[in-house]
Amino acid sequence: MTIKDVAKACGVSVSTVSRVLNDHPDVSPAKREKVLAMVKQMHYVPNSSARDLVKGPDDAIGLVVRGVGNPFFTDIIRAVEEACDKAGYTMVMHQIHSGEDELRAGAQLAASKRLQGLILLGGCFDYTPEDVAQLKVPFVCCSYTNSFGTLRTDEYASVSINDQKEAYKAVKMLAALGHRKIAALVQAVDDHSVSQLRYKGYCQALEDSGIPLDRELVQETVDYRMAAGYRGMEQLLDRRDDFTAVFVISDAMGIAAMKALHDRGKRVPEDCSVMAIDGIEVSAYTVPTLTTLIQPQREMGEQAVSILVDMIRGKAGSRHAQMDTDPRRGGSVRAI
Amino acid sequence: MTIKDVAKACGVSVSTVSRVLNDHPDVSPAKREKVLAMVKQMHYVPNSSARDLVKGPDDAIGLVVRGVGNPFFTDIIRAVEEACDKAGYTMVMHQIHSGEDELRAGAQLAASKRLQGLILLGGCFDYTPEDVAQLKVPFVCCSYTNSFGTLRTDEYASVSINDQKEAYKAVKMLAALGHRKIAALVQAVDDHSVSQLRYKGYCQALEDSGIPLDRELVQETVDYRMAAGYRGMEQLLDRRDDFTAVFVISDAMGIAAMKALHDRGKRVPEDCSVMAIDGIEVSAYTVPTLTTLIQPQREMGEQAVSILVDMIRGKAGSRHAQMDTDPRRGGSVRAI
DNA sequence: TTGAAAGCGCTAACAT
DNA sequence: ATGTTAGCGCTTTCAA
Repeated sequence: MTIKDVAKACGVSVSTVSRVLNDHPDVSPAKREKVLAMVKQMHYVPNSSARDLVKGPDDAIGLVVRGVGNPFFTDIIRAVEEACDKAGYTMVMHQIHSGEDELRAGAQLAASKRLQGLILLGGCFDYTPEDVAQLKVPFVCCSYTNSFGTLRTDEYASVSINDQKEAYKAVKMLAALGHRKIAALVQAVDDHSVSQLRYKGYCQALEDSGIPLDRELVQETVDYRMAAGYRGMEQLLDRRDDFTAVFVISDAMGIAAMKALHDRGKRVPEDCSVMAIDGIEVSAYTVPTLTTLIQPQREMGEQAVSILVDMIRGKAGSRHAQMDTDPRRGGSVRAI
Repeated sequence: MTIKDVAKACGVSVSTVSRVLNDHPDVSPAKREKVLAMVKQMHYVPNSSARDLVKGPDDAIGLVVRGVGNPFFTDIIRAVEEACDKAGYTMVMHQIHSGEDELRAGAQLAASKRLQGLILLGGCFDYTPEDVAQLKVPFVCCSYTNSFGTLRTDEYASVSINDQKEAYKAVKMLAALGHRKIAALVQAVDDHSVSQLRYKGYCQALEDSGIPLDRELVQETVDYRMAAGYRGMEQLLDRRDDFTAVFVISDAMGIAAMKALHDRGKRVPEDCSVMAIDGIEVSAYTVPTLTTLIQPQREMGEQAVSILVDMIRGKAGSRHAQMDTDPRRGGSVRAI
């Protein structure tokens, strides 16, 4: 069914129907009523392809997410959607998988749907100018920065925490509580991603605390899932059990680490403290509550939209919003 | 940039470019090469609106989800996407909010994007034939059935567990372990949704076990989130503390309930057993592990796609796949 | 093998 | 206030 059918059924022209549908003035109340009634009765819904085609560049922002299931993204996605709505934009979400190149995916999406801008969630940290050249629209990296790439800061925008600094804070906190044997559960020490940055913060905190780095206390995991965190903790315990605290690079893995410790007969925090970063909802409901540095997830989503919209409207150039974490004093860490 | 620009740059006609782009035969290798090269060089991406417009009904399936953040949906969404891919369809995901009418949203989506079919995740249980009439495409209810509506079974398709029966099993299990004072944490006893069904199973299990229903042991929550589960458990404990077990209608609320019990000085399972239904990833990592009935989430997603594709291709009519749960013997339940 | 041209359903500029 | 009509970018006949 098309707009023509509706027009015919109402005995008016297509433009009249179109006007009614688009809330244009200059339609007599009588016809407006009639059209509206007929639209409802016929269950007519405009073809969005045709509409988009003619409207040209419209008010859509793309959100490219690596893994919608990631609990850390949940609130960010919600916030982005709400902020887009409020700013008068439509959010188009596109999910990609671990292996996919988010820039290519974003470029495709942006070009194919004539998006005004892009928000990237869970992307890489090592873009080059050539990589971003394919993107013809403004974009914002959400929850990460280009720490390992060669982009000038004015060549992209971002919203994130300072991963290295926050990890440093977390580990320093453990050291301040008297811990000297502090293990680390990371995804990889050289993945050019959040894990590497947080690992660097860990190393530096140790150094500044006069604690020599003990590579055997650093455990890498196969991926970022809970199962991997659990397995990683087991491997760590197989190797050593003289550490009094473990710094975990994410809440999800932190929860799994607590479980592994428990299953191995170690009490948290009596035998081993667990300190994480992220602050997802469920880690507030574990026993004990996970001690962590909470990223302001909602605010990050809002900021990302705000920055992007400013860029789209030409109101401002790219910005980098650096957020602070909010420490959650859970029960998984104790003084020694 | 349009197909015209590419054609001009290559010195060929738009139809030639179109042919190359769509893998049509009848293009000389030389021109094909040239076009392909130019497309890459210019970063040309076809406008999907225009393409969809002319291609008409294409191979897209819509997934309408109430709350992508719901951890119970994570694996289902992943499975649906993968199954769609494998079957040669594109999945278009659309998120709706608590208040929204998923049928209207689905109808809009289907009509506007000319979808071939629809999968509804987290919908209502009380559709009428008029409600579904607006849907002009086949659809599958995933993780729920039309238990409170007036649809004939052949008027819709579904993939779900038997909520009432499974709840019955869960509560019976508690009774078999010697529990007589079994509380229930539900969302609402009359919400025409999963909560009501599971509550019914709870009631019936009590009855069959010769345990009188004690309305004061039934606690409703404001929503399905963890915070609500925590608060609900607190309210229950404020009122009574003579129950030895609690049946919780979802894993998420079960986790929160365990936390609330712990914070009130009750040990799980020594002082109170906690039994849930759903089986989300994180509840395997709580301490103690949540005892629950696991829904086969991945399989449910796959089944939904399989049923829908059969309907789309006219291979089969609507079906109802009833799945079984897989009990997880966690540590949150003990014999009395 | 190639190009010209007719739409797909819609909006908006232009007439009336 | 209403209708006519020219595209939006693409695919696909239909001719050549």
